[in-house]
Amino acid sequence: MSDSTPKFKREPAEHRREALIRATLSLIAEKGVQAATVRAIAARADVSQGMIRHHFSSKEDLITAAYEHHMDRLTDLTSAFAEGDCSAPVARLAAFVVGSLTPPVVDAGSVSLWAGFLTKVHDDAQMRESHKRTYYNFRNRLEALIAAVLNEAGQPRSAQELRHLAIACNAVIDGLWMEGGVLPSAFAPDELSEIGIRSVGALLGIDLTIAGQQT
Amino acid sequence: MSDSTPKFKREPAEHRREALIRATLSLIAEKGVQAATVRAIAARADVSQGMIRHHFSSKEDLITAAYEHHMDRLTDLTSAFAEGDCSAPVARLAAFVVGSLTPPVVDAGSVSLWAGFLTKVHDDAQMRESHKRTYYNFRNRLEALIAAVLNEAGQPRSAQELRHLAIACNAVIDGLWMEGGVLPSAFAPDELSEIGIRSVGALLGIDLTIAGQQT
DNA sequence: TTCGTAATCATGCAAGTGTATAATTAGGAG
DNA sequence: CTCCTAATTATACACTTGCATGATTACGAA
Repeated sequence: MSDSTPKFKREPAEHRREALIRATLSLIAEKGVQAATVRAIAARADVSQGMIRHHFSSKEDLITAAYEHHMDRLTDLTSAFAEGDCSAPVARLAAFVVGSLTPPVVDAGSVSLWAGFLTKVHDDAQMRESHKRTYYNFRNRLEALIAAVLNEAGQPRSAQELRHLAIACNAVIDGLWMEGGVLPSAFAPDELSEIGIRSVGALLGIDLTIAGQQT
Repeated sequence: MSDSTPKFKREPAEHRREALIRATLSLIAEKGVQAATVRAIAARADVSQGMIRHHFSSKEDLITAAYEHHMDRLTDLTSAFAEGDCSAPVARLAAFVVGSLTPPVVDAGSVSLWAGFLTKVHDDAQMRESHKRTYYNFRNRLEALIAAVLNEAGQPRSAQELRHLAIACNAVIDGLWMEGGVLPSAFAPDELSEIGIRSVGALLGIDLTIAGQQT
């Protein structure tokens, strides 16, 4: 009586890791970090709970991996906006800003997810390192776009001034992104991206509104 | 043998509530949200764990109360800066910004605490209401300061433009505050407040650097 | 086909969680 | 001084947590 239906299937390690990460992210986005227990994650990934410890050194490790995956996806998503628009630097920067401030990047689940991770950054060194990496990754892309815009406008700045501008623009975008995700009802559609375009323009002393409207 | 030393002391309810809230906040600030267990809170407040359920309807209730207390303290703290400086509107706005971007407002524990609550805003209606209240409270104060500055400069704006400026300035401040709390090592001392002053100034089209330096 | 092994599962455990309950006791009212 | 009551404590309970262990089982190699 050789049973015909296998009780489970062997999958490549990478598939399993991805499935577990996806399950973790969807769980956190829906019900918050505290709902991401080993049992819940395993259940959602349709796998036994032992798989977590088998593919990750600990549950914390899985959480960290999920965080990196999420943040990388967000920055990739916004960068895609800027790169699809291959024209003028001004248009690319504008697209970057608009991309950061419209769905699917602006999303209640995303913000809640991000906030949940943020609490761990405080006491977990590995998580702090991860946050630092993704933060600089985003900010450096932004700084490159800013530098291109200012150079084109014939207004090059010193390294320190560029750094400050990048920090400031990043802060506006972050702040708008966050509030838009947490209190979507507090803002009209496109209001956030409009404010974002105007604000970044004001910070740089360059008008981005024309470039931003075509999105 | 009537024992001379009482085994506990009866305190007014309000004292106990405050003590529990203080214990909760210090605990979260030090070790993160997950460390704020009933037992840990009670131990830090030097009472038995039953006190939590006796003075609050649940642990969640205590956490919510602690959140409101914390956020109100933050806005009060920054407002105090602006009001201590009774001179020109520009100086008051500058003081407000600087106050928001220096310790003790900028603090790892504060941000971690705030982030922990943000996750609950997603699915808890009571918490969402609380967040909305504190957000508008802060933003409206900021908007009033902005309006005063622009009026004095002879550049009054429409209500909608004021609203947009307030949202934008609030976003920069929030973004800088957050990153400063999470990654204090990423910024030089006073760098955040300097960027804040310059950024808000750029957004309004008014120079605040002179007014900001005196803090 | 057979077999070895690594992937997967089922189960159990010790520690920690929030909450409920009943026994104490401080401190004011009579 | 004597009760009475509400504040406070001590203890226990039901449940969840992450992790460990050993038994299964799929599936490629020989």
